[in-house]
Amino acid sequence: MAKTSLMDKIVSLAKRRGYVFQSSEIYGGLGSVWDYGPLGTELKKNLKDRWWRSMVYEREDIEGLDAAILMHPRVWEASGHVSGFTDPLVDCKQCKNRFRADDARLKGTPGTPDAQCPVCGTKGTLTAPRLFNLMFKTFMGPVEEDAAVVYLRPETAQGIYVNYLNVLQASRQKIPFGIAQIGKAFRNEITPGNFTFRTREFEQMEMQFFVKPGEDEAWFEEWRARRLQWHRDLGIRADKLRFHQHTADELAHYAKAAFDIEYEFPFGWQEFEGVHNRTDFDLGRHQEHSGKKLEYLDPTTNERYVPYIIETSLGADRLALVVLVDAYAEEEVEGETRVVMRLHPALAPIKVGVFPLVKKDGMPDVATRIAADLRGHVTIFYDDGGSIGRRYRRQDEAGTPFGITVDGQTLEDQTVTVRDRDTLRQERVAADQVLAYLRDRLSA
RNA sequence: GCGGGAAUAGCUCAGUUGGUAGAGCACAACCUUGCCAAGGUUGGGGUCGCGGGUUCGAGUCCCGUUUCCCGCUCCA
Repeated sequence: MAKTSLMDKIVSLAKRRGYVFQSSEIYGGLGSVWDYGPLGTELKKNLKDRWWRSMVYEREDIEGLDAAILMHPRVWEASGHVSGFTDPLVDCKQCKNRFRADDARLKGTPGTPDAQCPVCGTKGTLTAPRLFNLMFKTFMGPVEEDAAVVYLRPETAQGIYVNYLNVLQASRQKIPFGIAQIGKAFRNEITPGNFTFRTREFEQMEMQFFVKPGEDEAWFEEWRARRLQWHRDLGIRADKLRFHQHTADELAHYAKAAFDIEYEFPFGWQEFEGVHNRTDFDLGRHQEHSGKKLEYLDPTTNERYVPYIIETSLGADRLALVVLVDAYAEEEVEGETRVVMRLHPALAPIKVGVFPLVKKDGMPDVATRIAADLRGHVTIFYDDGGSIGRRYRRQDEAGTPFGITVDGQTLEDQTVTVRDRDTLRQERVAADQVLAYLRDRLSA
């Protein structure tokens, strides 16, 4: 299938089945902002829950945090976002390229006739530098003219850094320890696009791990291995996952080492999680700008130091997109094409479809009763419309891993057919054992 | 933001030199159907992205605008 049309198919399915809708669609849509529908909300929630469980519940050395989106403006001065996110950019009217006004290859003063484009070499075609602030601004206080400018956070990490001593003390943790957070961040991207991959409002799942300087490289290796394994455990195809270790000149200003976990989307290999060794850069900057000591006092050795930070930063929306793209499959079944979302059962928005084989002999009544018993324990969808094959297909497209069918035999021996989405195998299970059967498979 | 393409039903699309909007699928009801969709009958649904202009008349022509897609740049 053509690579371009695969993405179109996924976008179309996402809307049709209620995974993702465009924001404010009835008003023409809002650029690069997306809403999650009933199925998308469940999928994303399942991903976040799974991440949170692996970080906060299954480890004794990581604590949760939910910092506010609005922060003191000076946080963003300390972090470098006020200067670093306000890039003066220059366009060449001739070759249409754009680059930073401080580009080393640029000759002359942009906006004047003597300036020469570093790409096409034409003189006098460069625009004057223009500012692009990637942070969303708003005003705090009732009177706009007098109010202080505050920003919607462009990343969630700073909320963890400025709280790290609070968390450390309140939770009685010792270094090494981590703080996990899930939350929204906002960036006024110059060029958003590729469906929900690059958006202006997005959700991050971040864990910042505080370690003793000198132990940072070992922890970096540890987290990089853990994070890759985590994605593999989600069932994401191994050949679609790869690392990209940053070279020295690729490294961000705050990082000593970094690698990206990338997925091969229909639009190319793209990063969706980053693991960074941020050193003591962030805490050092906050110490400087706030005037408050952010050192750790080791209670056993009485050593003082500013900890190093190993960051794992995952885009929740990007992960949801990875999962959707990775799950999408078209296959031949008995001469017909079926579209099936091979979502990991733990991630599937609907766990089980419940169907009467036909609408007679009391089968709908039995199926309705089974559905009522399951509801509240697992997410279900009851469907009695159309042929049984058609109903299976509808659930295939929604990503539902199991189907329960009440048939003639049910009326005789109280067993139902359980149909497996991936293998298409069918088994008979006692009706009163269905919940236990499902729980067994959903936790696997 | 710059350049190129596009926007008609929930989805995918057709709509001739301007004459008052259609198909397939989907959806709802009923019938049929004993395990992998697309049998039957009936029905609901569109001020053709939005705003303005030309015209007796605009889905169609012109201007503006918004959004999406493909490149440039940035990142989770």
